[in-house]
Amino acid sequence: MQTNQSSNDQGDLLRALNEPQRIAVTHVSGPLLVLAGAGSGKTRVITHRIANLILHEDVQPDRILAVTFTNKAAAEMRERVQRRLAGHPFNAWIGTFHSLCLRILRQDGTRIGLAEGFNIYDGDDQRALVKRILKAEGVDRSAGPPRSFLSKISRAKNGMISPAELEKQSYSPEGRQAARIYGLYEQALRRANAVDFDDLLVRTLELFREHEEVAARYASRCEYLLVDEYQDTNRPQYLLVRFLTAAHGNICVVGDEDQSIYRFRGAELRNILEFEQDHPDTTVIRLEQNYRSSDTIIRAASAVIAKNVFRKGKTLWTDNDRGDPVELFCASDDRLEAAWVSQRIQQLADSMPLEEIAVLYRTNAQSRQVEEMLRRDRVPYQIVGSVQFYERKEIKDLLAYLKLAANPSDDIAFRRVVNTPTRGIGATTLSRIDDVARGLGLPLMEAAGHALQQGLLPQRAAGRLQEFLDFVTTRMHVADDQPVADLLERLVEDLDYEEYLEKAFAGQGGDRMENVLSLISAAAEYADEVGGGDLQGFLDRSALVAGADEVGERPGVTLMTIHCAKGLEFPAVFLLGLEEELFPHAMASGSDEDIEEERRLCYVAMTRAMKRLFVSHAAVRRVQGALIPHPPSRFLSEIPTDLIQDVSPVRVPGFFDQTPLGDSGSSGGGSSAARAANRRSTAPPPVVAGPSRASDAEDGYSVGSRVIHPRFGVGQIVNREGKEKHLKLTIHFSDHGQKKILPAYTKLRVES
DNA sequence: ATCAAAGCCATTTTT
DNA sequence: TGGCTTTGAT
Repeated sequence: MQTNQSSNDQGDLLRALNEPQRIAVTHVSGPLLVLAGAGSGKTRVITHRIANLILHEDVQPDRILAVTFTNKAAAEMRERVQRRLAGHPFNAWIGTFHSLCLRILRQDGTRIGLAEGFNIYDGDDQRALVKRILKAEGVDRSAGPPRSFLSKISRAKNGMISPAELEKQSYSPEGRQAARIYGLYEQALRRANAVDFDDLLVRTLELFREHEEVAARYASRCEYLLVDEYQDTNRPQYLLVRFLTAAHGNICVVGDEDQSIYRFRGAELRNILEFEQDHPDTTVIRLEQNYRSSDTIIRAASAVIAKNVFRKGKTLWTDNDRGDPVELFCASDDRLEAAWVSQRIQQLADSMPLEEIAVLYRTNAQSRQVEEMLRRDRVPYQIVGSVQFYERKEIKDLLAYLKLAANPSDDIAFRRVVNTPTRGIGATTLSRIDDVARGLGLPLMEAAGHALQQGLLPQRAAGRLQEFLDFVTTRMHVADDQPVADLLERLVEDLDYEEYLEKAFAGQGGDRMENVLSLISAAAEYADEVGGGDLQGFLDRSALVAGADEVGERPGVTLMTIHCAKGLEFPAVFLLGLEEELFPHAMASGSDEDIEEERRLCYVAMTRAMKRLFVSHAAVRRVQGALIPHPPSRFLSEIPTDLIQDVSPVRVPGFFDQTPLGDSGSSGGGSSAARAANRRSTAPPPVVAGPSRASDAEDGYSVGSRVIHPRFGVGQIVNREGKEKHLKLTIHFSDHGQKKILPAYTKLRVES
């Protein structure tokens, strides 16, 4: 081993850190709470800490478990630690709570009655299941949408309340009904040999509770536990952590109570606020120096969050320059607000690439106006997080075939594909199969076989159904011997799926087909990555992967909700719709806790900005069709006025071109941008594109050039085959050897 | 089986 | 207002 590597010197590892960071990194045993303010170098601390344990404390890498909230964060962490270790073997467990639990359940789930090959139901599947139950139970739609039942179910599950207990606690007929649906839902999941996302956590807890030796085994494997984004953990996650660390107390949690924005999903701020009470000898470290934003932005954001009561309190500060004031635009309506954004972005585009600009908003509905304006002005943009890749119908359809092959008890998958593409198995046939299934307590797949044998179906339908069963059965037999990508390719071919897409989605069949190809590429890439890879593994990954991984990987301005922006940073940020009823949202203004979460959301949004922050509100906004006047958000008035420059056009009856309202620090010229935004017809020539990149050899992937892969890091292209969508590159990575990569799916950056 | 009309509902959603 | 889902008619 190379001992002269600088990374093996602890001094070097610590050099680039400030004092509190250093303490956090070198802390070894016992509970550690790191309160990491926005932009305070949190990830750096975590990765250095892991490296320090391995390099200087002789901890075996496989005794370290690091839990993050997203796959993306996990991948980034792994990569950064690996780089730090410079060749030192590294096989620590890094993943999300859900992936960790899935792994445990795949290993030991049979002990709590999970059959092998269980499937994972996503939100879509859950909804379909609840819908079936409601229908079967004859529950009227007035009882509420499936979603509301699901949220009750999820809340109960996360509180670890069984259907029976929920029933006991319910004093209203509606409550008892919900409890009954919950019970049936659980039953259906078990029959389908499926788990939902909540189950991954809760059933792992069940496993730990009922089988102490299993819990002990995993706990002993995890001598050092590190949890990122601790402020957003829920009750089951909290308990899992306890199970894993109770014996040794080597737990390090990192988080920021001011950035907790998932209370509505069960996150318990309490977990971080009361960590010290839970662990009496906790070392608490505050990371308060911000390296990301200008002084003005930090002051503005700090002033807002200071209004919250439920917090431990941190004082964020920065050495960075004062920077520009926060620019404020008060639009007369939402259209004008969007016009201003587009206009202002075009001005900014002279001095920065569009990729460095983000537009953030509270609700998805707000994106439309902005999109329209950007399209009109030909400003390239990308929307993050609206319809995620794995939620698209074509993707779900194909995966459902594979899921059904992997687990024939999966009735939701069965229903999804039995007549997709249409093969003449209609409602009548289905309900007959359903009758058999209920009568004999069988999964639909088996019930269908039974119905055929018993000759319960008319000839024509029977023929079609037999074909379908044979089709799926064939997949079951070949599933283990074929690479997943081939399996998918055959599937698409045998189904004439492309033809079906064309017919079903007139006009946009091509786009859909592209997604299908991406899925195949994903399967190929998966196989490459894990060296082979079975169907189950691929399905697992597909179930747990999120679409938010795509941020910033396409050209243009990025549009997204504030929730999606968490953890990201942009040189310039637009924060729209700072209006009462919208932000804070009317539906989140019931309690102080609600308002505080909205304020945290505002804080998260503001602290995404590095150099420039733009905020706006509209006096009148179209909400659900009607024009509604909105007063400015209370959050706006919480920003000190001396940090704000108001560039709004003033619209006093009888006057034009008044001096802007906000005086301090603003010059009268500030409103010119706003006025320009008003002159829609004479808008300046459209921005054509971001930084020109297309001028390189066609796609930029020439043999010999260096590229950056999101997972494998820097590599050199050694060969290329195919073209366009099917372009396949052979890339040599120093840490991972040679890989075949399909750029159509993987977002490669060409290193310049 | 397919399409059009009508009805319904509308925060946020790392997994 | 618009988008999605369900319903009803062919």
